[in-house]
Amino acid sequence: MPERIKSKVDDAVLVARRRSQVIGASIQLFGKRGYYATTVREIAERAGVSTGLVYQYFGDKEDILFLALQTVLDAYKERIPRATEGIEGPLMRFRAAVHAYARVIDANIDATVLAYRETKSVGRARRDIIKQKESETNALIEAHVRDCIKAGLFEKVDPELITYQIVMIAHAWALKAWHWAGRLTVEQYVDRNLALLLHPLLTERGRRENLRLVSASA
Amino acid sequence: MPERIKSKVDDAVLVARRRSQVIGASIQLFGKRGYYATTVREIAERAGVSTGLVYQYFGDKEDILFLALQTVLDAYKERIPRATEGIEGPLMRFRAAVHAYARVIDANIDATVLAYRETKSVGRARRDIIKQKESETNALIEAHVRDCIKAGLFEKVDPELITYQIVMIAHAWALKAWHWAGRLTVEQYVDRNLALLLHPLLTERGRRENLRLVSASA
Amino acid sequence: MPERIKSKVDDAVLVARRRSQVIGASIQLFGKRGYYATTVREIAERAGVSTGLVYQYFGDKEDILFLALQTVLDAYKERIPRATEGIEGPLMRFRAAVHAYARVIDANIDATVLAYRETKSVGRARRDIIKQKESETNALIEAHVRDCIKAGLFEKVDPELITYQIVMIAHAWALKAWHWAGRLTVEQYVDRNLALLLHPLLTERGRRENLRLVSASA
Amino acid sequence: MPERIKSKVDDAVLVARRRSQVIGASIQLFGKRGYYATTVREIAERAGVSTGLVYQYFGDKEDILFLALQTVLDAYKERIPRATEGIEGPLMRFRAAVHAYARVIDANIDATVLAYRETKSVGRARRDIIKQKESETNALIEAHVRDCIKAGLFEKVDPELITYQIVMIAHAWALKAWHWAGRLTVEQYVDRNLALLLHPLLTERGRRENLRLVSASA
DNA sequence: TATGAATGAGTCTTCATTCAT
DNA sequence: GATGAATGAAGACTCATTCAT
Repeated sequence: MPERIKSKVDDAVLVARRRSQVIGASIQLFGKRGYYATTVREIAERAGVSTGLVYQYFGDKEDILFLALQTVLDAYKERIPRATEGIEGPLMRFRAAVHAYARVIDANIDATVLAYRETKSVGRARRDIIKQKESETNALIEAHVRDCIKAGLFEKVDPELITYQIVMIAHAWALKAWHWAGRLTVEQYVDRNLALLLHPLLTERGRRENLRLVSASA
Repeated sequence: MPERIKSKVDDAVLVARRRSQVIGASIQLFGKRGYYATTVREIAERAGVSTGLVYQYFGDKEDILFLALQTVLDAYKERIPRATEGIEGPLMRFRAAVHAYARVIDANIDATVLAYRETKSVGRARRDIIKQKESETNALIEAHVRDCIKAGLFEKVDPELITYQIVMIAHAWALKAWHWAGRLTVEQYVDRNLALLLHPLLTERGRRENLRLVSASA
Repeated sequence: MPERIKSKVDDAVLVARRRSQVIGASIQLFGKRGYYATTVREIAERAGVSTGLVYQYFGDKEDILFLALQTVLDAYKERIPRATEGIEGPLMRFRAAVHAYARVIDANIDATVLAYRETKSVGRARRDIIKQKESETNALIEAHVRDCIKAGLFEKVDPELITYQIVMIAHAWALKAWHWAGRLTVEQYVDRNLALLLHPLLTERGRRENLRLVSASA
Repeated sequence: MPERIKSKVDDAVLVARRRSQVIGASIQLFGKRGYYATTVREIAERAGVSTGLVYQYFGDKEDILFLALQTVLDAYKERIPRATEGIEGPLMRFRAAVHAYARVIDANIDATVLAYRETKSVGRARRDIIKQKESETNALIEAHVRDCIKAGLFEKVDPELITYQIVMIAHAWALKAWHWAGRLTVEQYVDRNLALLLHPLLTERGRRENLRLVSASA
């Protein structure tokens, strides 16, 4: 139950606009410098508002972080389903979801790093909400894994463990981007890792299907 | 070239003792609360010394973090080789190294999380030193991957990518330990992941060898 | 080029008011206790503002000292010309300038002592700016000396040396005021010193002119 | 009555040696950086002793300053009489005393500046002792002025005022040395100022005597 | 509603002083 | 007597938060 952040302003449209303004600025700054090294003044400046205004829409600095983290995770939850819409076949949908996930992360490296670094900076209760949101994103991937198993394309492995590996692979891209920078694109990175990952997972039917997809896309 | 931290005390033995005292306390606190949320006073208190003493052995607070991060990474670099000493066969040594790595991480979850969260909190030059140290640890694993390839046990895959996956799997244990807590032990976690990971890597000879090792240890 | 002190507030009027408030307090305290023995908290208290406010208008404590010293010297530079306005005759103007100078110093003994004691407490570059300002004040006196020489009232002596003696005499009043306290007023002190000083300087015409002025004022 | 500084060591010879060691270092450092900007550690280092030792011979940091100031003033009191020993004639002795005074100051510019800047840094009671010592030094000069008056070489002027001017002239050399640096030597500076100063003071007999002395030394 | 000046609690850091060896 | 490591009180400075306009 995403606990409500108190605002001193009533107009819901205005609240939404102002908050997204401030959160947008904060994601950039928190991601780049970290939560503590970023001042509310800086956030306000980048958002193009006054310091005082921030406190009309957020209770305190932690509220900003909390909503920023939620915003980041919500973006994942929203974009992955969109990427698989209208795609035929469970394996193809699985591949599309993973690629979408990695692409979202690549487009929001600051935000992803932020989620990693600063989740601990919010209080216990809120941290649990964040973790909950994270699990929901994972569930989006996990559903595709389960579908592939049901369709007899994947062996009967633990879907959670597989999902977990995928998530880690994607996050690793953000966390250690400096490591691969210039050597690999996201798509290449995902493809190679997917190849390794799928190898033991695919059933005979899955293997044929996968081959068809990969060669078709090549 | 690990840049030297200035100490106002000369006695090398004392410096080593005091620093490790303070660093020990700081790893716990930085790991649990983060760098900024931890005060020097708290570090001193937990280390059982006065605030002033800290500044006899460290130039400033960032020095503590820098040395703490180095200490964490040095621990990895030292314990992995020790775990593979006297072990026969490249595949066995590879498995031992991975398990050792995961075990060290499991024993120092705070420290690992610290390395993830706070590397950005040190200045650019020092951050590079830290990253360098990290690469050196990775190289320890990578060497075993190469040995397995040379021995014809692994297919001719990119050793760096494999190493990278192993590192991420191990780190994931620390970063998302709360996810698995109570459901899996480290050893189980590593074994399962290793099984998935090795599947596409092993040559026919490697597969037989691996089977022998796994059934022997069971 | 009087290097600008950064303020976090833009409103120029407010900046001027707040700064003069703080500088006024600082001149008193720095003059009485010295720069290091005065805390920023004390300055804020005496200025009737919060500690934090001080840092909205000054970069650091040294900035306060620097502006305080400049304020003191600017006061001299401004009041001496005002004291000689509308006065006839170079000798009369010279005497008026010296008296004005001494009176300003007498009215700001704390500030003068401050300038003596604490000029060394600001960094090299700023110290040079202060010295420059000091020279400008001296130049105001020196101009009158030159005028008297040109008018044939003073012998052709080194104007700089004479100015220097006057400055020293005036400063001596501030530095060693305790020595004369109760025995001499500033005016008496200046008159006596001027009598001694002028004796060898005056030409025959100057001597007659001086006599006329002194007896007129008596 | 020069209040005694407590020492934890009894051996008088040792106390004298250690104290002069520390005071020597402190005069240099206090003179260059000021009292507050100099740490006890630095003094000890320059004196070639340990920090702890300082507190065996001085009660606290202010004691060091107090003794340092006394040492400076004692040096004046001791060297001026020595410079006039065996010199014939009151005017010659007067001139010798003034030159000696200026030379001592020139040789100890740091110390003189120290006396000016930091006298306020000692407590009230001790400040009075310092001022007393200063007056005693002045008295040495004043005696020569009185002798010259008695001998009919000086007009019957206020000896205190004259002495005061001399003292200021000499101190000005130290305080504003940067102003004259490279343009005048001490001796030139004193001679010129003395010429101006003596002009109104000398009686007819004094004038002849002075001429004789100046031309003889030329 | 929006502003941004003002506040003051809390942090890092220094350094005089002590004291066990 | 001498040392220098250890202490902790105190100061400069920052920044989240408030509030009058």
